[in-house]
Amino acid sequence: MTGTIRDVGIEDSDLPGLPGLEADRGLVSRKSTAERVAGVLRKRIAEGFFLPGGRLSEQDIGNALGVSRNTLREAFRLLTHERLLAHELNRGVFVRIPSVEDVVDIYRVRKIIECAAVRGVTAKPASFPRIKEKVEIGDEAARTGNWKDLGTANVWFHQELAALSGSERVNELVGRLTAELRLVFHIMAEPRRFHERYLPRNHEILDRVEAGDGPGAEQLLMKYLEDAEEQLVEAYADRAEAARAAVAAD
Amino acid sequence: MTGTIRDVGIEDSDLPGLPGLEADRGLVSRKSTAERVAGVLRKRIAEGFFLPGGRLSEQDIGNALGVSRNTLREAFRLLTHERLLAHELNRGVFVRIPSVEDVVDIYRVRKIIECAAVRGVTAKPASFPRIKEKVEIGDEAARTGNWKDLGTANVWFHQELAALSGSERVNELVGRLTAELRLVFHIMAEPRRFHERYLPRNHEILDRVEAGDGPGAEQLLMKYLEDAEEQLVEAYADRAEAARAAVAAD
DNA sequence: ACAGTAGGGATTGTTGAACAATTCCACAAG
DNA sequence: CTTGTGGAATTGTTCAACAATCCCTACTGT
Repeated sequence: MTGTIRDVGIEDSDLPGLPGLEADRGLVSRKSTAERVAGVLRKRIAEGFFLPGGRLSEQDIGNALGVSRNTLREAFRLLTHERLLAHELNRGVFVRIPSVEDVVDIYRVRKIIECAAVRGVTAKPASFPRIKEKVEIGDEAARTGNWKDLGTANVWFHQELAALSGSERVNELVGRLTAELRLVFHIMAEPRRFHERYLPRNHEILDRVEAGDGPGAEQLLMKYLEDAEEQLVEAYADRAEAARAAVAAD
Repeated sequence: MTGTIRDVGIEDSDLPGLPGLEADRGLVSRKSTAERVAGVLRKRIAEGFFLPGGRLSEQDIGNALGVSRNTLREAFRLLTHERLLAHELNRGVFVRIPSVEDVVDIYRVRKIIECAAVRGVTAKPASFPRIKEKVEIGDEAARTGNWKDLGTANVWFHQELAALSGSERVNELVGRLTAELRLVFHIMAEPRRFHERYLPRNHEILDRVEAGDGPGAEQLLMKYLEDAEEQLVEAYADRAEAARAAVAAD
């Protein structure tokens, strides 16, 4: 049921004497086959095994995973609802190709959500190890030239920023937005140059946050997102059409 | 699909001679049975035909609607994903009973989303007929004592405020949040007193918005939401438990 | 009286097959 | 080059069957 990649902490139960026990709830509540299948497909899509525009055949995938068509279709519904797949009646499901308008809208929401999250940081200096960790992972990835990890670290960094809002629904939302963005990056050729130049800004934002300067961090983050969006839209504009054309000519 | 970002009146398609025809694409795309079933159930849940905590039997509803269990299960997945239903493995699906934490989280997100939307109103006076319409519908409903309509008008008012952000995803999100809130109101006994007292504030917010004073409107709206949340949480705290107990004793 | 437990019926989970509806593609006809 | 026109492939949907699980009842033993 959790579309989000990371869970955000342990909440105490209202029953005393069982501290942190419900953290194991995930182990107890088994998942239905459809949800597990959806999990597998979600991961495959995220890592680019299924490329945007590609069709997911019920027969093939059903056979490959050893589940029936009905069960598989339930999984498809889940992912369609998350905007990872596009369902066309009587034609099947396809890995979604986000339009440029989608990219613009995604960033519109990110600006609202992430900026609100960092703005809420109180005026007292504090340490945020989870965020710091993500920044450092990004640094390390850049130093070793591991561009794939750099991209994911950057995604995690922003998810942690959004998590400052302390809202389960916000976490889920940004999880979906970033999953959708991954589709965009799979269509673009070179994620390397894109993420690389934003590394110093991650540090700046982290500094502001740890200094307790919420509004200052917000200002930096807004500029960050505006720049990233502009750059991304420009590079993506014709790529999306090209991807669609490539599918049509397939 | 091929449109540009600007919403200029008439944009040229790549094929000349078909101006604005792709606007009818929505009419062409039929919906699958599962989606139509989900629509029916969604409406029934919203209007309280299926009460929170109630179980939705595959057999009964499948027979009543004349669809197979498989198709019905697809519809259930959709609604579960929207947090309207809760799916318990091997036990079936139930109309969700939002917890108090859910209410708090819903308002947390509403504050972020709606406030950001009105804050973005430019400093130039303008008229917003769609919002004004919803306010007036609320007035009329209160005058004629139609409390049910008053509640829905109030919901629409806030949806229109959120729509100021111009984001498809924000609209969808707010739609889901308000659908979830409807569950809350179904558990509470008296929606009348709750909505009634907020009518004057709707006018104040509308005035600020039409005056082009985004930040002013934001301030009012924030206070509005904080008050509503506090009042709702207080009244709801034990109601939710009572509802759960009632289901258990059923 | 009461905790534990062993059935048994009902409901969900999942599968496989079947058929209708629709799309897709190649090919022929104009 | 466009316009039918087949047939193959795929999806949409239903149905029947069985396994797994839950829920309730009645029985047991203390």
